[in-house]
Amino acid sequence: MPPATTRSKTEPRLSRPEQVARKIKDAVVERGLRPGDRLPSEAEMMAEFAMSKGTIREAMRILEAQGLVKSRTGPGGGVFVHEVGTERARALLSNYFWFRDLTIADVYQMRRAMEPELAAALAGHLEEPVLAELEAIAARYAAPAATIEEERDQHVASLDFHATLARQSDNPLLGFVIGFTVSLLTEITLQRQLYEPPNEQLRATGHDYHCRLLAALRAGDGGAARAIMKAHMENAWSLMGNQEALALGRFLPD
Amino acid sequence: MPPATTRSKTEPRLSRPEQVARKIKDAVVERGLRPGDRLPSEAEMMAEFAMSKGTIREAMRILEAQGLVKSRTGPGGGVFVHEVGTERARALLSNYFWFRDLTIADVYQMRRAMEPELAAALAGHLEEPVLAELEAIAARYAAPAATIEEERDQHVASLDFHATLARQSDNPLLGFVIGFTVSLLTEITLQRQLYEPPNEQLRATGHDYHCRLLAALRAGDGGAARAIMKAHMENAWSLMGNQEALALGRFLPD
DNA sequence: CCCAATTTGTTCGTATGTATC
DNA sequence: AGATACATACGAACAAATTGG
Repeated sequence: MPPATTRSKTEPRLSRPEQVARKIKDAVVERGLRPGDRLPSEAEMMAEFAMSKGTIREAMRILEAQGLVKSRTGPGGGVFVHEVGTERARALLSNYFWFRDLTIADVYQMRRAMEPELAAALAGHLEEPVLAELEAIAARYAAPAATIEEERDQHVASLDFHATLARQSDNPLLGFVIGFTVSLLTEITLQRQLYEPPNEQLRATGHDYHCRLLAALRAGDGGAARAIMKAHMENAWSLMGNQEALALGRFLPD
Repeated sequence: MPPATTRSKTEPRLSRPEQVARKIKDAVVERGLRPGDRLPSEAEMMAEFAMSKGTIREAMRILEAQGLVKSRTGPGGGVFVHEVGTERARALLSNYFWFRDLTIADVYQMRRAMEPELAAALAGHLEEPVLAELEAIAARYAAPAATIEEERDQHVASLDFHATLARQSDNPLLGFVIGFTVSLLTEITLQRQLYEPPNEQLRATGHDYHCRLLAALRAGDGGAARAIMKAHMENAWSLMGNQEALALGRFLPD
Protein backbone atom coordinates (compact mmCIF):
# COMPACT_ATOMS: atom_id res chain seq x y z
CA MET A 1 0.00 0.00 0.00
CA PRO A 2 1.42 3.40 -0.97
CA PRO A 3 2.09 5.79 1.89
CA ALA A 4 -0.60 8.38 2.56
CA THR A 5 1.74 11.14 1.50
CA THR A 6 1.63 10.08 -2.14
CA ARG A 7 -1.93 11.26 -2.66
CA SER A 8 -2.50 13.38 -5.72
CA LYS A 9 -3.93 16.88 -5.58
CA THR A 10 -7.09 15.95 -7.47
CA GLU A 11 -8.31 13.54 -4.79
CA PRO A 12 -8.95 15.64 -1.72
CA ARG A 13 -7.33 14.01 1.29
CA LEU A 14 -9.66 11.63 3.05
CA SER A 15 -11.46 12.67 6.20
CA ARG A 16 -10.66 10.69 9.31
CA PRO A 17 -13.82 8.57 9.20
CA GLU A 18 -13.00 7.73 5.58
CA GLN A 19 -9.46 6.75 6.55
CA VAL A 20 -10.78 4.47 9.28
CA ALA A 21 -13.39 2.94 6.97
CA ARG A 22 -10.71 2.24 4.39
CA LYS A 23 -8.40 0.62 6.91
CA ILE A 24 -11.16 -1.54 8.35
CA LYS A 25 -12.11 -2.66 4.85
CA ASP A 26 -8.50 -3.49 4.02
CA ALA A 27 -8.20 -5.41 7.27
CA VAL A 28 -11.30 -7.44 6.45
CA VAL A 29 -9.87 -8.36 3.06
CA GLU A 30 -6.37 -9.04 4.32
CA ARG A 31 -7.50 -11.18 7.24
CA GLY A 32 -10.04 -13.00 5.10
CA LEU A 33 -12.98 -12.21 7.37
CA ARG A 34 -16.29 -13.74 6.34
CA PRO A 35 -19.90 -12.57 6.76
CA GLY A 36 -20.86 -12.94 10.40
CA ASP A 37 -17.36 -12.29 11.73
CA ARG A 38 -17.17 -9.63 14.41
CA LEU A 39 -15.14 -6.43 14.14
CA PRO A 40 -13.49 -4.79 17.16
CA SER A 41 -15.82 -2.86 19.45
CA GLU A 42 -16.11 0.92 19.30
CA ALA A 43 -13.98 1.20 22.42
CA GLU A 44 -11.25 -0.98 20.92
CA MET A 45 -11.24 0.99 17.69
CA MET A 46 -11.05 4.27 19.62
CA ALA A 47 -7.89 2.95 21.24
CA GLU A 48 -6.54 1.32 18.06
CA PHE A 49 -6.88 4.44 15.91
CA ALA A 50 -6.61 7.00 18.73
CA MET A 51 -9.79 8.68 17.61
CA SER A 52 -12.99 9.75 19.28
CA LYS A 53 -16.16 7.74 19.48
CA GLY A 54 -17.95 10.01 17.03
CA THR A 55 -15.27 9.57 14.38
CA ILE A 56 -15.31 5.79 14.72
CA ARG A 57 -19.08 5.77 14.51
CA GLU A 58 -19.04 7.84 11.31
CA ALA A 59 -16.64 5.31 9.83
CA MET A 60 -19.00 2.47 10.71
CA ARG A 61 -21.85 4.36 9.05
CA ILE A 62 -19.85 4.59 5.85
CA LEU A 63 -19.31 0.83 5.80
CA GLU A 64 -22.90 0.19 6.79
CA ALA A 65 -24.21 2.43 3.99
CA GLN A 66 -22.24 0.32 1.53
CA GLY A 67 -23.86 -2.79 2.99
CA LEU A 68 -20.53 -4.22 4.14
CA VAL A 69 -21.24 -4.37 7.87
CA LYS A 70 -24.19 -4.47 10.21
CA SER A 71 -24.21 -3.54 13.89
CA ARG A 72 -26.19 -4.89 16.81
CA THR A 73 -26.57 -3.60 20.35
CA GLY A 74 -26.34 -5.49 23.60
CA PRO A 75 -24.01 -8.16 24.96
CA GLY A 76 -22.52 -10.22 22.16
CA GLY A 77 -23.36 -7.27 19.96
CA GLY A 78 -20.96 -5.20 17.92
CA VAL A 79 -20.21 -4.61 14.26
CA PHE A 80 -20.27 -7.64 11.97
CA VAL A 81 -19.10 -8.29 8.44
CA HIS A 82 -22.12 -8.56 6.18
CA GLU A 83 -22.74 -9.83 2.68
CA VAL A 84 -24.05 -7.03 0.46
CA GLY A 85 -27.63 -7.94 -0.37
CA THR A 86 -29.07 -7.87 -3.87
CA GLU A 87 -31.64 -5.27 -2.91
CA ARG A 88 -29.02 -2.97 -1.41
CA ALA A 89 -26.72 -3.35 -4.44
CA ARG A 90 -29.63 -2.47 -6.72
CA ALA A 91 -30.46 0.64 -4.71
CA LEU A 92 -26.85 1.82 -4.68
CA LEU A 93 -26.45 1.31 -8.41
CA SER A 94 -29.74 2.96 -9.30
CA ASN A 95 -28.40 6.15 -7.71
CA TYR A 96 -25.78 6.18 -10.47
CA PHE A 97 -28.44 6.46 -13.14
CA TRP A 98 -30.50 9.05 -11.29
CA PHE A 99 -29.13 12.05 -13.19
CA ARG A 100 -28.40 10.10 -16.39
CA ASP A 101 -31.89 9.91 -17.78
CA LEU A 102 -32.14 6.55 -19.47
CA THR A 103 -34.47 5.99 -22.38
CA ILE A 104 -36.58 2.95 -23.08
CA ALA A 105 -34.29 2.33 -26.03
CA ASP A 106 -31.25 2.22 -23.74
CA VAL A 107 -32.87 -0.36 -21.51
CA TYR A 108 -34.05 -2.51 -24.39
CA GLN A 109 -30.67 -2.50 -26.06
CA MET A 110 -29.46 -4.25 -22.92
CA ARG A 111 -32.40 -6.59 -22.66
CA ARG A 112 -32.19 -7.63 -26.32
CA ALA A 113 -28.62 -8.73 -25.76
CA MET A 114 -28.92 -10.39 -22.35
CA GLU A 115 -32.33 -11.96 -21.92
CA PRO A 116 -32.04 -14.43 -24.84
CA GLU A 117 -28.74 -15.62 -23.36
CA LEU A 118 -30.43 -16.17 -19.99
CA ALA A 119 -33.33 -18.03 -21.56
CA ALA A 120 -30.98 -20.35 -23.42
CA ALA A 121 -28.97 -21.05 -20.27
CA LEU A 122 -32.06 -21.80 -18.19
CA ALA A 123 -33.74 -24.22 -20.60
CA GLY A 124 -34.04 -27.62 -18.97
CA HIS A 125 -32.57 -26.37 -15.70
CA LEU A 126 -35.73 -25.13 -13.95
CA GLU A 127 -37.43 -27.14 -11.22
CA GLU A 128 -41.13 -27.76 -11.43
CA PRO A 129 -42.06 -25.38 -8.57
CA VAL A 130 -40.34 -22.51 -10.38
CA LEU A 131 -42.09 -23.33 -13.64
CA ALA A 132 -45.37 -23.36 -11.75
CA GLU A 133 -44.58 -19.99 -10.20
CA LEU A 134 -43.82 -18.55 -13.63
CA GLU A 135 -47.10 -19.91 -14.95
CA ALA A 136 -48.95 -18.33 -12.03
CA ILE A 137 -47.36 -14.99 -12.82
CA ALA A 138 -48.21 -15.26 -16.50
CA ALA A 139 -51.82 -16.09 -15.63
CA ARG A 140 -52.20 -12.62 -14.13
CA TYR A 141 -52.10 -11.01 -17.57
CA ALA A 142 -53.81 -13.74 -19.56
CA ALA A 143 -56.86 -11.55 -20.12
CA PRO A 144 -57.25 -7.84 -20.90
CA ALA A 145 -57.38 -5.46 -17.94
CA ALA A 146 -60.63 -3.80 -16.95
CA THR A 147 -59.21 -0.75 -15.19
CA ILE A 148 -56.12 1.42 -15.32
CA GLU A 149 -54.99 0.04 -11.96
CA GLU A 150 -55.24 -3.50 -13.28
CA GLU A 151 -53.41 -2.41 -16.41
CA ARG A 152 -50.55 -1.15 -14.26
CA ASP A 153 -50.52 -4.33 -12.16
CA GLN A 154 -50.40 -6.47 -15.27
CA HIS A 155 -47.49 -4.47 -16.59
CA VAL A 156 -45.58 -4.95 -13.32
CA ALA A 157 -46.44 -8.67 -13.27
CA SER A 158 -45.11 -9.21 -16.78
CA LEU A 159 -41.85 -7.58 -15.71
CA ASP A 160 -41.84 -9.72 -12.57
CA PHE A 161 -41.88 -12.73 -14.88
CA HIS A 162 -38.46 -11.67 -16.15
CA ALA A 163 -37.19 -10.80 -12.67
CA THR A 164 -38.17 -14.28 -11.50
CA LEU A 165 -36.31 -15.81 -14.41
CA ALA A 166 -33.25 -13.72 -13.60
CA ARG A 167 -33.22 -15.04 -10.02
CA GLN A 168 -32.87 -18.58 -11.38
CA SER A 169 -29.58 -17.85 -13.11
CA ASP A 170 -26.59 -19.60 -11.59
CA ASN A 171 -24.45 -16.81 -13.03
CA PRO A 172 -24.56 -14.09 -10.34
CA LEU A 173 -23.38 -11.43 -12.75
CA LEU A 174 -25.93 -12.16 -15.45
CA GLY A 175 -28.68 -12.60 -12.88
CA PHE A 176 -27.96 -9.32 -11.16
CA VAL A 177 -27.65 -7.26 -14.32
CA ILE A 178 -30.89 -8.57 -15.80
CA GLY A 179 -32.71 -8.16 -12.48
CA PHE A 180 -31.40 -4.62 -12.20
CA THR A 181 -32.35 -3.78 -15.76
CA VAL A 182 -35.86 -5.07 -15.18
CA SER A 183 -36.19 -3.06 -11.98
CA LEU A 184 -34.99 0.03 -13.83
CA LEU A 185 -37.63 -0.56 -16.48
CA THR A 186 -40.26 -1.03 -13.80
CA GLU A 187 -39.32 2.28 -12.19
CA ILE A 188 -39.35 4.11 -15.52
CA THR A 189 -42.67 2.57 -16.51
CA LEU A 190 -44.38 3.47 -13.26
CA GLN A 191 -42.85 6.91 -12.96
CA ARG A 192 -43.80 7.98 -16.48
CA GLN A 193 -47.02 5.97 -16.43
CA LEU A 194 -46.09 4.19 -19.63
CA TYR A 195 -48.90 1.70 -18.98
CA GLU A 196 -51.21 4.47 -20.08
CA PRO A 197 -52.91 4.54 -22.51
CA PRO A 198 -53.74 0.81 -22.36
CA ASN A 199 -51.95 -1.19 -25.03
CA GLU A 200 -53.84 -4.39 -25.66
CA GLN A 201 -51.38 -5.58 -28.27
CA LEU A 202 -48.47 -5.28 -25.83
CA ARG A 203 -50.28 -7.44 -23.26
CA ALA A 204 -51.53 -10.05 -25.72
CA THR A 205 -48.24 -10.60 -27.55
CA GLY A 206 -46.31 -10.48 -24.26
CA HIS A 207 -48.47 -13.16 -22.70
CA ASP A 208 -48.18 -15.31 -25.80
CA TYR A 209 -44.38 -15.06 -25.83
CA HIS A 210 -44.20 -15.91 -22.14
CA CYS A 211 -46.31 -19.03 -22.61
CA ARG A 212 -44.28 -20.21 -25.58
CA LEU A 213 -41.09 -19.48 -23.67
CA LEU A 214 -42.29 -21.58 -20.74
CA ALA A 215 -42.95 -24.49 -23.06
CA ALA A 216 -39.44 -24.28 -24.51
CA LEU A 217 -37.89 -23.96 -21.05
CA ARG A 218 -39.79 -27.00 -19.83
CA ALA A 219 -38.82 -28.98 -22.91
CA GLY A 220 -35.17 -28.07 -22.39
CA ASP A 221 -34.91 -26.58 -25.87
CA GLY A 222 -32.31 -23.85 -25.38
CA GLY A 223 -32.26 -22.80 -29.01
CA ALA A 224 -35.99 -22.29 -29.09
CA ALA A 225 -35.98 -20.45 -25.77
CA ARG A 226 -33.33 -18.09 -27.07
CA ALA A 227 -35.21 -17.45 -30.30
CA ILE A 228 -38.53 -16.85 -28.55
CA MET A 229 -36.99 -14.48 -26.03
CA LYS A 230 -35.18 -12.62 -28.80
CA ALA A 231 -38.39 -12.15 -30.75
CA HIS A 232 -40.15 -11.15 -27.53
CA MET A 233 -37.58 -8.44 -26.84
CA GLU A 234 -37.73 -7.06 -30.38
CA ASN A 235 -41.49 -6.99 -30.23
CA ALA A 236 -41.69 -5.42 -26.77
CA TRP A 237 -39.09 -2.88 -27.75
CA SER A 238 -41.06 -1.54 -30.69
CA LEU A 239 -44.32 -1.52 -28.75
CA MET A 240 -42.76 0.13 -25.71
CA GLY A 241 -41.08 2.63 -28.00
CA ASN A 242 -44.53 3.64 -29.11
CA GLN A 243 -45.64 4.00 -25.51
CA GLU A 244 -42.66 6.23 -24.78
CA ALA A 245 -43.43 8.37 -27.82
CA LEU A 246 -47.03 8.71 -26.67
CA ALA A 247 -45.87 9.66 -23.17
CA LEU A 248 -43.51 12.28 -24.56
CA GLY A 249 -46.40 13.55 -26.64
CA ARG A 250 -48.29 14.20 -23.43
CA PHE A 251 -45.77 16.88 -22.60
CA LEU A 252 -44.94 17.99 -26.12
CA PRO A 253 -48.41 18.18 -27.65
CA ASP A 254 -47.27 19.43 -31.05
CA MET B 1 -45.36 8.33 2.87
CA PRO B 2 -46.65 5.63 5.20
CA PRO B 3 -46.41 6.36 8.92
CA ALA B 4 -43.42 4.91 10.71
CA THR B 5 -45.70 2.61 12.68
CA THR B 6 -46.46 0.50 9.59
CA ARG B 7 -42.97 -0.98 9.43
CA SER B 8 -42.80 -4.76 9.31
CA LYS B 9 -40.98 -6.80 11.93
CA THR B 10 -38.43 -8.18 9.47
CA GLU B 11 -36.92 -4.79 8.68
CA PRO B 12 -35.47 -3.53 11.94
CA ARG B 13 -36.55 0.04 12.46
CA LEU B 14 -34.11 2.53 11.02
CA SER B 15 -31.60 4.27 13.24
CA ARG B 16 -31.92 8.02 13.48
CA PRO B 17 -29.07 8.79 11.08
CA GLU B 18 -30.69 6.43 8.57
CA GLN B 19 -34.03 8.17 9.02
CA VAL B 20 -32.43 11.54 8.40
CA ALA B 21 -30.52 10.26 5.36
CA ARG B 22 -33.73 8.84 3.94
CA LYS B 23 -35.64 12.08 4.47
CA ILE B 24 -32.89 14.19 2.95
CA LYS B 25 -32.80 11.90 -0.07
CA ASP B 26 -36.57 12.09 -0.46
CA ALA B 27 -36.41 15.87 -0.17
CA VAL B 28 -33.77 16.04 -2.89
CA VAL B 29 -35.97 13.97 -5.20
CA GLU B 30 -39.18 15.77 -4.35
CA ARG B 31 -37.71 19.25 -4.72
CA GLY B 32 -35.86 18.28 -7.89
CA LEU B 33 -32.46 19.36 -6.58
CA ARG B 34 -29.61 19.06 -9.05
CA PRO B 35 -25.89 18.33 -8.59
CA GLY B 36 -24.26 21.42 -7.06
CA ASP B 37 -27.34 22.48 -5.12
CA ARG B 38 -26.70 23.14 -1.45
CA LEU B 39 -28.40 21.30 1.39
CA PRO B 40 -29.22 22.98 4.71
CA SER B 41 -26.28 23.48 7.07
CA GLU B 42 -25.67 21.14 9.99
CA ALA B 43 -27.11 23.73 12.38
CA GLU B 44 -30.27 24.07 10.29
CA MET B 45 -30.70 20.29 10.12
CA MET B 46 -30.19 19.99 13.87
CA ALA B 47 -33.09 22.39 14.30
CA GLU B 48 -35.18 20.88 11.49
CA PHE B 49 -34.95 17.31 12.77
CA ALA B 50 -34.41 18.16 16.45
CA MET B 51 -31.34 15.95 16.57
CA SER B 52 -27.79 16.40 17.73
CA LYS B 53 -24.84 17.32 15.59
CA GLY B 54 -23.37 13.82 15.76
CA THR B 55 -26.54 12.22 14.46
CA ILE B 56 -26.79 14.67 11.58
CA ARG B 57 -23.16 14.10 10.74
CA GLU B 58 -23.61 10.33 10.63
CA ALA B 59 -26.52 10.84 8.25
CA MET B 60 -24.35 12.95 5.96
CA ARG B 61 -21.71 10.23 5.99
CA ILE B 62 -24.26 7.73 4.82
CA LEU B 63 -25.22 9.89 1.86
CA GLU B 64 -21.59 10.69 1.15
CA ALA B 65 -20.64 6.99 1.14
CA GLN B 66 -23.30 6.42 -1.50
CA GLY B 67 -21.79 9.23 -3.56
CA LEU B 68 -24.94 11.32 -3.41
CA VAL B 69 -23.51 14.36 -1.60
CA LYS B 70 -20.18 16.01 -1.00
CA SER B 71 -19.33 18.43 1.78
CA ARG B 72 -17.00 21.40 1.83
CA THR B 73 -15.74 23.40 4.79
CA GLY B 74 -15.44 27.15 5.10
CA PRO B 75 -17.78 30.05 4.33
CA GLY B 76 -20.10 29.23 1.46
CA GLY B 77 -19.39 25.62 2.34
CA GLY B 78 -21.89 22.99 3.34
CA VAL B 79 -23.26 19.78 1.93
CA PHE B 80 -23.97 19.70 -1.80
CA VAL B 81 -25.88 17.32 -4.03
CA HIS B 82 -23.43 15.33 -6.12
CA GLU B 83 -23.69 13.15 -9.19
CA VAL B 84 -22.58 9.59 -8.43
CA GLY B 85 -19.36 9.05 -10.37
CA THR B 86 -18.68 6.02 -12.54
CA GLU B 87 -15.70 5.03 -10.44
CA ARG B 88 -17.66 5.13 -7.21
CA ALA B 89 -20.59 3.20 -8.70
CA ARG B 90 -18.16 0.54 -9.84
CA ALA B 91 -16.59 0.27 -6.40
CA LEU B 92 -19.97 0.03 -4.66
CA LEU B 93 -21.18 -2.67 -7.05
CA SER B 94 -17.98 -4.70 -6.89
CA ASN B 95 -18.63 -5.11 -3.15
CA TYR B 96 -21.73 -7.06 -4.10
CA PHE B 97 -19.67 -9.68 -5.90
CA TRP B 98 -17.01 -9.88 -3.20
CA PHE B 99 -18.40 -13.02 -1.54
CA ARG B 100 -19.99 -14.42 -4.70
CA ASP B 101 -16.89 -15.78 -6.37
CA LEU B 102 -17.40 -15.27 -10.07
CA THR B 103 -15.83 -17.56 -12.61
CA ILE B 104 -14.26 -16.62 -15.90
CA ALA B 105 -17.18 -18.41 -17.53
CA ASP B 106 -19.66 -16.13 -15.73
CA VAL B 107 -17.91 -13.03 -16.94
CA TYR B 108 -17.61 -14.26 -20.49
CA GLN B 109 -21.25 -15.24 -20.69
CA MET B 110 -21.97 -11.54 -20.13
CA ARG B 111 -19.31 -10.33 -22.52
CA ARG B 112 -20.41 -12.69 -25.31
CA ALA B 113 -23.88 -11.18 -25.13
CA MET B 114 -23.05 -7.49 -24.69
CA GLU B 115 -19.82 -6.62 -26.44
CA PRO B 116 -20.99 -7.53 -29.97
CA GLU B 117 -24.00 -5.29 -29.41
CA LEU B 118 -21.73 -2.42 -28.38
CA ALA B 119 -19.45 -2.95 -31.37
CA ALA B 120 -22.37 -2.86 -33.77
CA ALA B 121 -23.75 0.33 -32.18
CA LEU B 122 -20.39 2.10 -32.30
CA ALA B 123 -19.55 1.35 -35.94
CA GLY B 124 -19.28 4.60 -37.86
CA HIS B 125 -19.86 6.69 -34.74
CA LEU B 126 -16.29 7.03 -33.45
CA GLU B 127 -14.28 10.20 -33.95
CA GLU B 128 -10.78 9.98 -35.38
CA PRO B 129 -9.02 10.82 -32.06
CA VAL B 130 -10.76 7.89 -30.37
CA LEU B 131 -9.85 5.53 -33.19
CA ALA B 132 -6.27 6.71 -32.90
CA GLU B 133 -6.33 6.11 -29.15
CA LEU B 134 -7.63 2.59 -29.71
CA GLU B 135 -4.88 1.93 -32.22
CA ALA B 136 -2.30 3.18 -29.75
CA ILE B 137 -3.63 0.79 -27.13
CA ALA B 138 -3.62 -2.14 -29.56
CA ALA B 139 -0.03 -1.34 -30.53
CA ARG B 140 1.03 -2.18 -26.96
CA TYR B 141 0.38 -5.88 -27.52
CA ALA B 142 1.30 -6.11 -31.20
CA ALA B 143 4.39 -8.15 -30.38
CA PRO B 144 5.03 -10.97 -27.89
CA ALA B 145 6.04 -9.97 -24.37
CA ALA B 146 9.60 -10.52 -23.19
CA THR B 147 8.94 -10.67 -19.46
CA ILE B 148 6.15 -11.69 -17.09
CA GLU B 149 5.62 -8.03 -16.14
CA GLU B 150 5.20 -7.09 -19.78
CA GLU B 151 2.87 -10.05 -20.21
CA ARG B 152 0.70 -8.71 -17.40
CA ASP B 153 0.76 -5.17 -18.80
CA GLN B 154 -0.28 -6.45 -22.22
CA HIS B 155 -3.14 -8.34 -20.68
CA VAL B 156 -4.35 -5.20 -18.89
CA ALA B 157 -3.91 -3.13 -22.05
CA SER B 158 -6.01 -5.49 -24.13
CA LEU B 159 -8.77 -5.19 -21.53
CA ASP B 160 -8.35 -1.41 -21.55
CA PHE B 161 -9.13 -1.56 -25.25
CA HIS B 162 -12.61 -2.80 -24.36
CA ALA B 163 -13.00 -0.34 -21.47
CA THR B 164 -12.19 2.49 -23.86
CA LEU B 165 -14.79 1.22 -26.30
CA ALA B 166 -17.36 1.03 -23.49
CA ARG B 167 -16.76 4.69 -22.60
CA GLN B 168 -17.79 5.65 -26.14
CA SER B 169 -21.27 4.23 -25.80
CA ASP B 170 -24.04 6.79 -25.75
CA ASN B 171 -26.10 4.25 -23.82
CA PRO B 172 -25.12 4.88 -20.17
CA LEU B 173 -26.48 1.51 -19.08
CA LEU B 174 -24.66 -0.56 -21.69
CA GLY B 175 -21.50 1.48 -21.24
CA PHE B 176 -21.47 1.07 -17.48
CA VAL B 177 -22.20 -2.65 -17.47
CA ILE B 178 -19.52 -3.45 -20.04
CA GLY B 179 -17.01 -1.21 -18.27
CA PHE B 180 -17.83 -2.87 -14.98
CA THR B 181 -17.56 -6.35 -16.45
CA VAL B 182 -14.18 -5.54 -17.93
CA SER B 183 -12.96 -4.14 -14.62
CA LEU B 184 -14.16 -7.28 -12.86
CA LEU B 185 -12.24 -9.37 -15.35
CA THR B 186 -9.16 -7.24 -14.83
CA GLU B 187 -9.37 -7.74 -11.07
CA ILE B 188 -9.84 -11.50 -11.42
CA THR B 189 -7.01 -11.78 -13.92
CA LEU B 190 -4.55 -9.85 -11.78
CA GLN B 191 -5.58 -11.42 -8.50
CA ARG B 192 -5.31 -14.98 -9.77
CA GLN B 193 -2.40 -14.15 -12.05
CA LEU B 194 -4.17 -15.63 -15.05
CA TYR B 195 -1.59 -13.98 -17.32
CA GLU B 196 0.71 -16.73 -16.17
CA PRO B 197 1.84 -18.93 -17.80
CA PRO B 198 2.26 -16.75 -20.91
CA ASN B 199 -0.24 -17.57 -23.62
CA GLU B 200 1.09 -16.44 -26.96
CA GLN B 201 -1.99 -17.61 -28.83
CA LEU B 202 -4.24 -15.47 -26.63
CA ARG B 203 -2.20 -12.35 -27.36
CA ALA B 204 -1.80 -12.96 -31.07
CA THR B 205 -5.43 -13.75 -31.82
CA GLY B 206 -6.59 -10.93 -29.52
CA HIS B 207 -4.48 -8.37 -31.30
CA ASP B 208 -5.64 -9.62 -34.66
CA TYR B 209 -9.31 -9.37 -33.66
CA HIS B 210 -8.80 -5.86 -32.30
CA CYS B 211 -7.21 -4.68 -35.52
CA ARG B 212 -9.93 -6.17 -37.68
CA LEU B 213 -12.54 -4.68 -35.37
CA LEU B 214 -10.99 -1.24 -35.70
CA ALA B 215 -11.17 -1.52 -39.46
CA ALA B 216 -14.85 -2.42 -39.35
CA LEU B 217 -15.60 0.37 -36.87
CA ARG B 218 -13.83 2.92 -39.05
CA ALA B 219 -15.64 1.65 -42.15
CA GLY B 220 -18.99 1.97 -40.35
CA ASP B 221 -19.80 -1.68 -40.98
CA GLY B 222 -21.92 -2.58 -37.95
CA GLY B 223 -22.61 -6.12 -39.07
CA ALA B 224 -18.94 -6.90 -39.53
CA ALA B 225 -18.05 -5.25 -36.21
CA ARG B 226 -20.64 -7.36 -34.43
CA ALA B 227 -19.43 -10.58 -36.07
CA ILE B 228 -15.78 -9.87 -35.35
CA MET B 229 -16.48 -9.03 -31.72
CA LYS B 230 -18.59 -12.14 -31.35
CA ALA B 231 -15.84 -14.35 -32.73
CA HIS B 232 -13.33 -12.52 -30.53
CA MET B 233 -15.38 -13.24 -27.42
CA GLU B 234 -15.84 -16.90 -28.26
CA ASN B 235 -12.15 -17.25 -28.93
CA ALA B 236 -11.04 -15.36 -25.81
CA TRP B 237 -13.49 -17.34 -23.72
CA SER B 238 -12.06 -20.70 -24.68
CA LEU B 239 -8.48 -19.51 -24.30
CA MET B 240 -9.17 -17.82 -20.96
CA GLY B 241 -11.02 -20.91 -19.82
CA ASN B 242 -7.80 -22.81 -20.34
CA GLN B 243 -5.91 -20.22 -18.34
CA GLU B 244 -8.41 -20.57 -15.49
CA ALA B 245 -8.08 -24.36 -15.58
CA LEU B 246 -4.30 -24.04 -15.44
CA ALA B 247 -4.57 -21.62 -12.53
CA LEU B 248 -6.86 -23.99 -10.65
CA GLY B 249 -4.37 -26.74 -11.39
CA ARG B 250 -1.76 -24.73 -9.52
CA PHE B 251 -3.73 -25.28 -6.34
CA LEU B 252 -5.17 -28.69 -7.17
CA PRO B 253 -2.15 -30.49 -8.59
CA ASP B 254 -3.86 -33.81 -9.25
C1' DC C 1 -40.22 -10.62 36.00
C1' DC C 2 -36.59 -8.06 37.25
C1' DC C 3 -31.84 -6.96 37.47
C1' DA C 4 -27.22 -6.40 36.01
C1' DA C 5 -23.78 -6.38 32.50
C1' DT C 6 -22.36 -5.20 27.83
C1' DT C 7 -22.43 -2.90 23.67
C1' DT C 8 -24.19 0.40 20.39
C1' DG C 9 -26.97 4.79 20.03
C1' DT C 10 -27.50 9.81 21.10
C1' DT C 11 -26.72 14.23 23.24
C1' DC C 12 -24.31 18.43 24.58
C1' DG C 13 -20.49 21.53 25.15
C1' DT C 14 -16.26 22.89 23.44
C1' DA C 15 -12.45 23.35 20.55
C1' DT C 16 -10.03 23.10 16.02
C1' DG C 17 -9.47 23.33 11.03
C1' DT C 18 -10.48 25.49 6.67
C1' DA C 19 -11.90 28.46 3.12
C1' DT C 20 -13.93 33.07 1.93
C1' DC C 21 -14.13 37.99 2.25
C1' DA D 1 -4.08 39.92 8.43
C1' DG D 2 -8.25 39.44 10.70
C1' DA D 3 -13.19 38.32 10.98
C1' DT D 4 -16.67 35.17 9.57
C1' DA D 5 -19.08 30.90 8.51
C1' DC D 6 -18.98 26.57 7.97
C1' DA D 7 -17.53 21.54 8.61
C1' DT D 8 -14.57 18.55 11.56
C1' DA D 9 -13.22 16.43 15.79
C1' DC D 10 -13.02 15.44 20.81
C1' DG D 11 -14.77 14.03 25.57
C1' DA D 12 -17.91 13.03 29.01
C1' DA D 13 -22.24 11.73 30.06
C1' DC D 14 -26.62 9.40 29.40
C1' DA D 15 -30.11 6.46 26.80
C1' DA D 16 -31.60 2.26 24.60
C1' DA D 17 -31.30 -2.48 23.29
C1' DT D 18 -30.09 -7.16 24.16
C1' DT D 19 -28.48 -11.07 26.78
C1' DG D 20 -28.10 -14.01 30.81
C1' DG D 21 -28.87 -14.90 35.68
